[in-house]
Parts: sequence; structure tokens; C-alpha cells
Amino acid sequence: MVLLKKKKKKRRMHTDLSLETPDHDHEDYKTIQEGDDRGVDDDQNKEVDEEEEEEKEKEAAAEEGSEAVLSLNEKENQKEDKDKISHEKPIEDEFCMLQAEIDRMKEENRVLRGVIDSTLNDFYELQMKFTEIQQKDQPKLIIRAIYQAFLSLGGESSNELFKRVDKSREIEEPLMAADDKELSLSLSLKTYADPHEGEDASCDEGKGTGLTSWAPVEAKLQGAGNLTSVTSQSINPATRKTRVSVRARCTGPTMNDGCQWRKYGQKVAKGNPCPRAYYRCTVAPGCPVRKQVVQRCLEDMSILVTTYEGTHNHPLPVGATAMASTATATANFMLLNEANSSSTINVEDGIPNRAPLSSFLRPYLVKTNPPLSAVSSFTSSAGYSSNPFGAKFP
DNA sequence: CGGATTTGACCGGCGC
DNA sequence: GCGCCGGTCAAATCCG
Repeated sequence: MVLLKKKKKKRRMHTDLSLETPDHDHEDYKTIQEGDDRGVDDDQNKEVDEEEEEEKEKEAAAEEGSEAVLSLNEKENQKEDKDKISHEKPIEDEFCMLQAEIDRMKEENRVLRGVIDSTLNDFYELQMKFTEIQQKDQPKLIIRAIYQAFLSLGGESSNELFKRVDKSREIEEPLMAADDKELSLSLSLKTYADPHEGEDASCDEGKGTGLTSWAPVEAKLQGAGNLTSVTSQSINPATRKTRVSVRARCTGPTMNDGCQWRKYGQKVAKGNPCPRAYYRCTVAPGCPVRKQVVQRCLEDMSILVTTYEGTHNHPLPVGATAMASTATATANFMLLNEANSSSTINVEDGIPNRAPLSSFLRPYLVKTNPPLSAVSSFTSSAGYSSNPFGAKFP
């Protein structure tokens, strides 16, 4: 019995160390185990329970005789050795488990990379298919692209948009009545005016291109602090290039539209002390798109007028903002209407048929906050002809 | 060192 | 034909 008690004490000492609690005698330990520290560690509690059971067993065995006590002592010794091994083993096991986990993760990573690669391939294939479909069904998709782009900029609900489009259509109806067949742009340019665009015309279109003079409708809006202009022009159907002018408030020298541009020239235009910068699209080699940035308008030094020319021969980068998409879509829209002036645009989901581009955009042009404030479109006679629907919408 | 930017020169269109 | 002007080119320069 004395031997047993000694052993008990020893084992409890071990448990105490593992608990990192100060040494205490048997009685103290017992009170702690039964009291406050009951939930400290399940394993330790189990161990204590086992000990209690063993104690009972041992007491019962002690009654049977000293031989039994001796054999029990042997068992105890064996068990102690096992315990020592079991305390070292978890570290090794844990290490092995971690290594296995790392291996498993590596494998998983490899599989995921494969999935990403195949997904990217699928994406590019779909993008190409989308382009093909888009070329077949251009009007619908352009309207949708513009609509989506402006939704993202204006944050207006689709229902509101459709209502606004309907309203603007009502306003424009009398104007359109003159030539109902002639779709949108040539009419809209007469409808929506921007007095500043005439000045921009000296920048944007050069002399003698015959920009229409603008009604003061938008001037009021500008007076209210909103920059708006929707302009378009159609001259000489033989050779055309699309020009989309975007007027925006921007604090920097240029606005980031998501595309890569390389500056290839700068000129001081007559009548505007602010220099005009010329940029080429460098996203894809041989991309015909150029943009001119009139760095500041005289009226408002924070205004940046960017004129996009031509259409991209490559998909727009993923990072391309709605600005670039909209500009391209507008350019495509212009070209399409030039090519097919009596075409009817049927757009699903409530967007009315034959909605002029300007009327379509107008709600947003009035409403939108910077950076995008205006989109102007031109189709004018010029040197190169570009694939009108070459641009892809993201 | 390579790519981007700057800047003066050059070219073509247009008006006088 | 000349001059003006917008647009482009290309060598020089800058910059990361």
C-alpha cells in the first residue's frame, strides 16, 4: 500500500507539471481537480479518472495479497514507459501530419492551377464566340453594352432607365417625326446641344467640318453643374472613321480608361492655350485606335475632353472601365447607323425600339457624376477605315 | 537598357 | 501659290 501511494504521488506530480501549476500535495491536487480546474484538460481529467479506477482496482487487488500487488507494480511500470513514449510520439505524428497536409495542399494547388488554366481557355473561346455573335446582332448588343456601362456609372435602376428613355423618346418624338426612318444620330445631334462643343470642334474636328451649332438645352444643364454633351456628325459616307468624344472631370492629366496608351505627339491648338495630346492604343500591336486629349477646357480647367478615334482590333482589357467600353460601343453604334440608316433597333427588356442614342444616353449624361459626364460621337470623313465592330465588350 | 515621353520638323488639307 | 493649321513622325531625352 505504501508503495502504491508513493506511485500515485509521483504520477500526480507529472500531471501537475503538464498543467504548469505549482507543486502541491495530494489533497490540494484533489480539491483542484474536483473544483475549479475541472474543465482544464479532458485528457488530464481522463487520466485522473483512470487513476481513480486503478486505485480502486489496486485496493481490491491489495486485498487479494502481496503477489497481486507485485504484478500490479509491473503493470504500472510498463504503463509508465508507454506514457513516456506516447508523450514524444505526438510531436512526430504532428510533424508527419503537417507534412502530409502540405503535400496534400501542394497537390490541390496543382489541380486548381489546371482548373484555372482551362477556365481561362474557355473564357477566351467564349469571348471570341461572343464577338462573332455580336457582329451578327450588333445593335442590340451595343445598346446593352452602353446601357450596362452607364448603369455602372450612374447606378440607376433599370426601371428608372427605361422610364427615362421612354420620356426622352416622347420629348424627341416631334423632332423625329420629320424623318422617322432616319435613325438616331443625325437627328440627335440636332437635338442635343453643347455650346462648348463648338469650341471643342476647333479642337476636335478642325476647321470647316461643319459642326452643327448647338441649342442651349445642355447649356442649362451645364449651368447646373452637370457637364453634358452628346454630339455627332456625319460627313462624306465614302470614307469614315468613328470619333467618340468623352468629356469628363478629371484631376489628373489624363483619365484612366483601362486601356494602354502611348503618347506620340502634342500640339497647341489654335484658340485653346491648353495643349492637345495624341495617344495611340498599345494594348495590341497595330491597333488603329487613337485618342486625343485636350487637357483642359478654358471654361472649366478640371474638364478633360478625350476623343477616341477608330475601334479596337482586340478585346478590351478586363480592367477597361465602362468609359472605354461605352466609347467603343458608341463608335460602333455610329458606324452601324451610318451603314444602315433605316435599321430598327429592337432591344429586349423594355428598351424601346429605335431609341436614339442620345436619348438613350441622356438620362445618364444629365445625371452622372464625374468622371464620366459626356459622350459625343462623330463619324467623319477620314483616312482609314476600321472594322466597325472590331471592339469586344468585356 | 528598354520603354515612354517630349518636342521640333515635316506633311497634307484647306482657305485666301 | 502661299500661309495656316492639325496631325504625325522620329530623334532626343527621361525614367524606372
